[in-house]
Amino acid sequence: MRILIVDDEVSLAEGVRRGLVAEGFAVDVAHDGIDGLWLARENTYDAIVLDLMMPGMSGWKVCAALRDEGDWTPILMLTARDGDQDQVESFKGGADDYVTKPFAFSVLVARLHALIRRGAPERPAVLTAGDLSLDPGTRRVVRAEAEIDLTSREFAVLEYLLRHAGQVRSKSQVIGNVWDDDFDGDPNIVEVYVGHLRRKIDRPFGRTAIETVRGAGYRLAADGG
Amino acid sequence: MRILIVDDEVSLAEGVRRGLVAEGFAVDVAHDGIDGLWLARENTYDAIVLDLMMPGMSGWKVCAALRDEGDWTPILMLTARDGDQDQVESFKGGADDYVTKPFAFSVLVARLHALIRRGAPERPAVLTAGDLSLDPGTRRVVRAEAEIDLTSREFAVLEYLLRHAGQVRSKSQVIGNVWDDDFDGDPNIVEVYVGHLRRKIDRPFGRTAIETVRGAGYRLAADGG
DNA sequence: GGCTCTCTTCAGCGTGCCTTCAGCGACCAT
DNA sequence: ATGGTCGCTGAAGGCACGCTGAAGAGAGCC
Repeated sequence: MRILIVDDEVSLAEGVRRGLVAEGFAVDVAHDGIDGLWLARENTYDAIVLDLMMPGMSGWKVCAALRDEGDWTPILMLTARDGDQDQVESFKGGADDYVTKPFAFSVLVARLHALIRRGAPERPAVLTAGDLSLDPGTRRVVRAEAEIDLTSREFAVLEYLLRHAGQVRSKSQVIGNVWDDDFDGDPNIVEVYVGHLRRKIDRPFGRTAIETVRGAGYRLAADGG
Repeated sequence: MRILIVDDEVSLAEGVRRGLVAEGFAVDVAHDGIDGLWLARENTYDAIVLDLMMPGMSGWKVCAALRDEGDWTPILMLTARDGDQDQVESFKGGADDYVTKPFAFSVLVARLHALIRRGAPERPAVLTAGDLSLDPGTRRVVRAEAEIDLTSREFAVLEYLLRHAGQVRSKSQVIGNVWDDDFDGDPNIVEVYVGHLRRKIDRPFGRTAIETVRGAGYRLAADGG
């Protein structure tokens, strides 16, 4: 259960974070809209708690941007204002629920559980690149109609590269998004896993979907190699 | 778009009815829980607006009764009380949203639209996967024409996996959807129950409906293994 | 009280995944 | 050509993860 909190009130965000961690959620925090949007794009969350009023980029804009990009992660809006108009606007903008500050923590948790139970309206899209496809929901990888068996770490690396198909991703970017934040090992681990992936998804099919960009990182060909 | 309103405050119910009709909804009204439950059973609505405090049969009981019968029409709870505890209880009882009186009419409409857009979670009468079938109504599980005896917890776990057949569900997801929200025990409990289920629904039939996806969770094969 | 049944916890065990490491090869600049 | 850097690969140890049997706690029933 992974939650993203985006709120510019640092102390409030921190309080909520602690509470949710105690409830068993894995929680990321951002303190402005830009960071929040970036985190939401880079990672996959079960729900996003979004403050409406923030300097720079408002929660409303973050929500609209995500929906525009086809990201339908459940979003719970949070605001200090109690204006009814805000609520209406939030729902029109694609938010799934709404809580006004101040709120009881138990209410937030209950609503989050309801949102997550309900799940994202739209199934996470199947990621594809040419004849290579990966389905995060069923955790299946298929190339040329053959199902490929991957370990969870291999799957996570491939998923990350597929989400950024055509772009070069450095080893530290891969580690930052696939491994725990506190991973502090040899970046060579990425080379090892790229090797495993190539042996499973490329070599048997005579393809080269994962290209090495020396000195920069790896790129998964958008057409699947 | 068909809506059922259940509220014992006649004038308020009537006001809401007129407003929703003006918004293009088809609206039925009941003034107590008994009638409301009866209407909900007889007809199919896109959403139900339910007052929490009613003489005779409370909204909470109506909601629980419908959910018990497998009716998962989106329910919006309405109450004069502003107690946080009410909200928490409502969500646990299976309500999908909550509005406190007094409320702005535009807020009610916005939340109804959000609820309907989301739609009722699909709850088919009988869940099947290959020759394995589970009926939430009669609480019976059958495989290859043999009836299988499950405890209630085993039943709940199998039901959850069956509702997401083909998809991988993590242990925390299973716990979040099958155990009480305040369950705070060892996630190993899921392993134990999967073990029980395998012994009852798989092993005697030489099948493997429940697959382990190491590091991710479990997946019930859509074809029943 | 004694019995049964279910739920939950716990510890032991085996598998196989993760990670590290060293050696080798490829590529680049001098 | 040659040294240096970067990336690839196979091997191997440790250990995390999942499975299982056993047993205690609690509820319901006789």
